[in-house]
Amino acid sequence: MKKSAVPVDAPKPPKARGRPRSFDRESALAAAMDVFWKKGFEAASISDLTEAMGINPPSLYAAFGDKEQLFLEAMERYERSRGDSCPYSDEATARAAIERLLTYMATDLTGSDHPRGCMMLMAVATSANASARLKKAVTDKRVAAREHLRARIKRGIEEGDVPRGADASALADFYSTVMNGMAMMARDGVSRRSLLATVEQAMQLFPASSARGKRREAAAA
Amino acid sequence: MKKSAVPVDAPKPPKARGRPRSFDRESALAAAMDVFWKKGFEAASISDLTEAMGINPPSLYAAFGDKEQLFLEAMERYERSRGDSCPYSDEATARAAIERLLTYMATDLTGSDHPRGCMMLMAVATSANASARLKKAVTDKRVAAREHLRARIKRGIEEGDVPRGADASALADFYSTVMNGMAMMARDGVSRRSLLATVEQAMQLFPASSARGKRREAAAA
DNA sequence: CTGTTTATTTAGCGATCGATACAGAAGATG
DNA sequence: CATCTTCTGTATCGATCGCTAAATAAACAG
Repeated sequence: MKKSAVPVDAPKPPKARGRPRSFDRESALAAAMDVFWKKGFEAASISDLTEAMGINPPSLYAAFGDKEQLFLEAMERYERSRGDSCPYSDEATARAAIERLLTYMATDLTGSDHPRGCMMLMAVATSANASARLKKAVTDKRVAAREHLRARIKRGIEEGDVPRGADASALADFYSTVMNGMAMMARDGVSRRSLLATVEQAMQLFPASSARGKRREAAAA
Repeated sequence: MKKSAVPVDAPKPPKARGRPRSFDRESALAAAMDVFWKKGFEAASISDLTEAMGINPPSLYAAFGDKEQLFLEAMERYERSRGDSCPYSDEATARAAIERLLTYMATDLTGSDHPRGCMMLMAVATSANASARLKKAVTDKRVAAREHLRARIKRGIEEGDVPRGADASALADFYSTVMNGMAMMARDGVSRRSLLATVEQAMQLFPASSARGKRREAAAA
């Protein structure tokens, strides 16, 4: 049931008809992502975007559809790059995974090679007048992140590195809250060191796996 | 060096010349606050505001100056109402004060008689294109709130209800982070119960005042 | 070469933004 | 009453918003 009798299905046959694009789509998307990251969705104007991307409006619309689709692509790229940079589910225990995730966020949120804070969090506040589709996409991403956290903790309970009595949902909510709060603090200009101190405090709350005496060994530090 | 020889300086001589204002300034400001609360600064248009306030643009500009000054007044009103509703510094101990503050926020952020989330937090994200003056005003308010928290904890250390070894700044940062995060969670639609559960978890981290054995009595709950 | 296809530039569309000019209305003052 | 002062409604202003029509440019196929 192939489309043709002749085996012309090359693995990469981009025949490239018409005038080729004069800009790199990926780097243009990266530039757009930075603008959305810094300003949010609505406050980022087409002029802001085209200037940062180095192209003119018609090229933007031809390559990305419209502002909303461009934002959705930028959001996907943002999430993917964050997830790739921090494969926290690879950690052996739920506690290690969460600590790694929080530590990564504390450093990334205060990184100097990109805007401060979290792009998704900016998007929540700056999509009040956006379409329902976009708002739903943003909310879904955030809910999925919380659910992913919860699933990792639940896995820890099943695998035995988290006490059986632990409340995976409540813990996921708590650490999600801390991560959201850290993103706001970073936006306010709070230092990386302060964020890391907050991570350390938050991790003291993670239920100890072994005997009761082990809990909070860092209390005297 | 009084301005006149005759003692006409009455305590309240609002002689009210000209046509009186046909709307109540306070309730109009309250309506504007709700719009800013829901949409943020930039996404709230003058039409949004005038419609909610029940007035026309010239009345808005005559009574409040411009959009930015109106927002600043709305922000003052917001902070004042929140502070009046929760005089957390009245509590005897720093721990009780913080627990009261967090509990109040968990309920208020999910209140049904106003928009979800925190107006100040919306403002941070939606003032990217606003004037430097407005951005500074918002940041100053948020920094002041953290400093107020820190001062209360420090007072607790001095008064003996918080252990001498406690780090007031780190604790203030942590609970500020939790509050910011709760505001985002509320915006996402998380339930009041979940927020209160987060508060309960966060309070377990507060340093115990008395002997070492007292810490985390709620661990078995 | 002549066509076809796609991307680019220029220029500007209708809508909305924040903010105002203007004239009339509603009060106090005389 | 007339006059002054301030507010209100109408009807915009110039600027910017997201977006696009039209002409031109750069690649292909024949």
